[in-house]
Amino acid sequence: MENNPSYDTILSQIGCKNTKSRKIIIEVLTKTEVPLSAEEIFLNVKESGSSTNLSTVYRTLDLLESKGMLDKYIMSDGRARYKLALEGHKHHITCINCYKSIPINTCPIESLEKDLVNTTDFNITGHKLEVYGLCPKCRKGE
Amino acid sequence: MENNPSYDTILSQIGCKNTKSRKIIIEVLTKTEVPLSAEEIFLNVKESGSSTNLSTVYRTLDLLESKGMLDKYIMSDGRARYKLALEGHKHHITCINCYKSIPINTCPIESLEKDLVNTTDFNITGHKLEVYGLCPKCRKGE
DNA sequence: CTGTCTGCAAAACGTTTGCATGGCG
DNA sequence: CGCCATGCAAACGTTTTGCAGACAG
Repeated sequence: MENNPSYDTILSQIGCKNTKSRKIIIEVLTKTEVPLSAEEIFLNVKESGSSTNLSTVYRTLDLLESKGMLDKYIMSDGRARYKLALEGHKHHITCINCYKSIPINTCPIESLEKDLVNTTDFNITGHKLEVYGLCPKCRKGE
Repeated sequence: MENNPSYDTILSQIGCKNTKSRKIIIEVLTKTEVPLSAEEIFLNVKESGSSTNLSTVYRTLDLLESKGMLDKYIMSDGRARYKLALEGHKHHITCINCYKSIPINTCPIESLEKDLVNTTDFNITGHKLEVYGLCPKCRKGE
């Protein structure tokens, strides 16, 4: 793994120590379009020649999520998958077969929320939108 | 529990045996507006004076879900909650404190899906939209 | 009577935690 | 040097499974 200075910057910005594990985990996350499970991240780190521990992966993911750097998605199988939270990419369309996910730029809920405040009297704190489907590659494979 | 004939009908319609456990579980589900976890369903059944087994609850829920009678929501804590799938109620706004959830009648995604087919080349199979907030009661309580 | 369903107990699963050690700043 | 982060192993809570017996049709 290259010693990408931006990872250091990110980590110090959020007030955390710059450890080897954290840098590799962030690197793995930057290199994928697919939201990865904790175990997949763990395996990717191993394949890249480094070593880490699954607990460390979980702890790092919790850390990054708490800092808002990471989006955590709980998939229909109950497992969590993680993807770096890049600016403005709030929603995704995700392949139900290979988990490849690409961002949706428009958010159709914002306008809906205003209606909901009036009709339901809920104090809306957030929303989750996920669209599922088969990506071109997986559609051909079956 | 009353011997509501509609439960029998439902069960025979989907080609399953009409057992006591299944009827009570369905009854519990019909009597709640809040999506329940498996354990909560199990406890509700017990409170209603009947006995059942947590495995049976899970198996019944799987059955009902596979027949499309039940919607399964995986909450942010990773636990699943279940709610009867009544006609047309596809999306909900859910209280993050008490889990009370009420249906949203409009589905803003349908129009979005057409765009997505063109822009992403995914074969869209479904979507999930959940809006979270604090219900009036829980908002006052804090 | 036959095949499905249930209860029980144990396993499996992803995830979390306690504790002693290691290493960043 | 002090404290934060790590590795390990064991615990955790939810869900699943195998099996023998019970029950609906």
